[in-house]
Amino acid sequence: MGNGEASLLERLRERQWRITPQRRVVAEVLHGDHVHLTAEDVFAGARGRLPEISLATVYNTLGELVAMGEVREVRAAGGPVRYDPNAGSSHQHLVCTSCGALFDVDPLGVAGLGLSEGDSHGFSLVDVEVTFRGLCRDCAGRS
Amino acid sequence: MGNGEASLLERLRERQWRITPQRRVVAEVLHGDHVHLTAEDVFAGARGRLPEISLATVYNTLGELVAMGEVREVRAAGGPVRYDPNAGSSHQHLVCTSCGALFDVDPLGVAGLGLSEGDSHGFSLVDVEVTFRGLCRDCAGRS
DNA sequence: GTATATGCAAAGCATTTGCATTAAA
DNA sequence: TTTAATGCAAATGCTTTGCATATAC
Repeated sequence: MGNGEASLLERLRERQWRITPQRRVVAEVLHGDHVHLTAEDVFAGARGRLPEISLATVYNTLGELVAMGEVREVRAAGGPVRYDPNAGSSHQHLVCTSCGALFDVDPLGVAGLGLSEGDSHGFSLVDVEVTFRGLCRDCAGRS
Repeated sequence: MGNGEASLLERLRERQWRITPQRRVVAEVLHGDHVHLTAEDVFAGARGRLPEISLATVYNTLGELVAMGEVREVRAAGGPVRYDPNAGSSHQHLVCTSCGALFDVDPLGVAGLGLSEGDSHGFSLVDVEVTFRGLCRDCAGRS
């Protein structure tokens, strides 16, 4: 995993972000690879370290982390949003359309948009979706 | 567009789906390419043709169409789910992270996962996300 | 000292559901 | 005739917000 790179918390300090106990524990809970936690998960983890933290603060903090690009939202299936702290690395996901199970898959097997044996995690694939994100002409102009 | 292919409504008849006036108008509203309507949009369009249709029925119908694979859900940004009736063709989307504007982009420009000039619609791209969908081992077993 | 984050509780919105009624096949 | 879809309205679940209080810098 990302040893040798700055942790999320370190990156937040570099950004001169005001570090409160609440923000620190949220960043700590989000640490690691292959992390796809719901807000409720983060709340539970954060509470273990700081019992007085509120769910609203967790939501606020997650929203800010997403806005500053340190954390990514993953919206799969019908469930709640998952938060993925790997802002720099792979963003290829493997989602079960039935139970919502979610895996990272690292190297994009571009051969026919298939997946390598090792990355398929036993899934029977149904389709692939590619989403390009950015700012449209109007929004880029407005910034 | 899909001239020469069966319309959504025709495909539903082939599936021997019980065709009610409500289901028919929902299918009619969803007809076409580059269609990404919210449930509320579909409701508005359906009401124009059948004023007594209810929002609950629109949601139920959309959910069934998704479950049978005739319509795809597109969950971009924070807004409501969009429904895309092009179950067979391109599933590459271009989403504005600021205003939620959504375009189809047809051929996947795999060169460095960039987009061709013609497909970029003036966006300044930030990233690309690839999602593989299917059934995990457990769910595939259970079916 | 001051600007900003927090907690609480209430509001918001999209979506789902229970159940009696209605209608397709 | 029978099985399944509809409409209504209430409930649900996730997420956001207003505002007074507390706190990092």
